Amino acid sequence: MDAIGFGQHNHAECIRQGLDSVDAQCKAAGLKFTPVRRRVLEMLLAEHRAHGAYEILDNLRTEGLGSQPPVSYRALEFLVKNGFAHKIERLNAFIACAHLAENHAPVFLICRACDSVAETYTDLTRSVLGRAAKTAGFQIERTAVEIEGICTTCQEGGAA
Amino acid sequence: MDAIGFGQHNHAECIRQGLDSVDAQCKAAGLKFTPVRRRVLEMLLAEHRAHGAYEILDNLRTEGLGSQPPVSYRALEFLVKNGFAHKIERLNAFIACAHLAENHAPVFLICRACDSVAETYTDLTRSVLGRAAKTAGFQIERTAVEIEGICTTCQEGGAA
DNA sequence: ACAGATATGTTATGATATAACATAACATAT
DNA sequence: ATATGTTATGTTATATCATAACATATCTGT
Repeated sequence: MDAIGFGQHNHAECIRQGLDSVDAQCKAAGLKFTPVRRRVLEMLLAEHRAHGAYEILDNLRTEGLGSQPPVSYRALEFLVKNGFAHKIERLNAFIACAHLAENHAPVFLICRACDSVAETYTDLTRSVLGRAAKTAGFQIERTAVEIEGICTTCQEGGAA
Repeated sequence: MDAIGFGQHNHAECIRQGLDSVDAQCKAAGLKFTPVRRRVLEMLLAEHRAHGAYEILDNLRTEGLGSQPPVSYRALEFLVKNGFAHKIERLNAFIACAHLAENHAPVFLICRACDSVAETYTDLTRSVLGRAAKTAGFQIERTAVEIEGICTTCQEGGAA
């Protein structure tokens, strides 16, 4: 019933795998995957859409895991910094990384009708972007590529 | 002394041309290029960096052109909607369009050291992005491509 | 047990953005 | 010229997003 990249999948499995993968990566890198951080990632994994920091915070609050904005922002910062989540600048909101373990320049497809967000990626060095930057002598550190429009499902549904 | 795409140029000329071009485009399209809108675009054209809505507002206020947030947000919305300016999502700030008159999918190179922003563009239908979206059946309406890093000048200056 | 580093709790505030409603200016049809 | 609809502006209030600063706790290695 849920959308991943606007397609079907076994979602419980998807959450479990995500958490396991991050667990392992943290262990390997000596990072602390604390309860709050884990729970925030779990919330993000639960749906393929972007979650606002205050929405996350509301959930944490009801669970007794934190009550003030810095709690969610810190957890999100940890997840983003280590590549386990991304910030969607267009929405001021966050989403679990859909390509854990791969080093990538993420590309987001944001559906303005159903709010789902699909993540794909590009190889910067090959792309138009990489070439544009190289031409300008620009040293790339981070990229945000966000495409807004209507997903297949919503086109069919006539939500355009 | 100023940077356009991190290069040199005659800046007064650049502002004048920008205003003239938008003047003409508005006339042609039956849009009202009112004093506030004109002044806001002029501010954006004055430097090749992103300007916050409240920074714009502060200037408008000293000039008696407006005093409340909606004033600057509305002018900026007009400019963005009609392609005369762009919003840099990463910075929650606005910049004059550097490719007026051309229909384009803008790409921004944001220098985190000197805050200058260069605008280049890509042909969506040919790019990796366009192909990725097409594969997913996604109908593109808007794109935000923002690359953050260090510009040539700052690399030379050792600000990396 | 201690010292240093990292994580969490909390208060307060800063920064960005918009809803909602009132008024004014402009276009144009009669 | 005046009525009408439309677009733009003025203004208040508030929503939303984000972080500085400082106190406390926990974890790690010695």
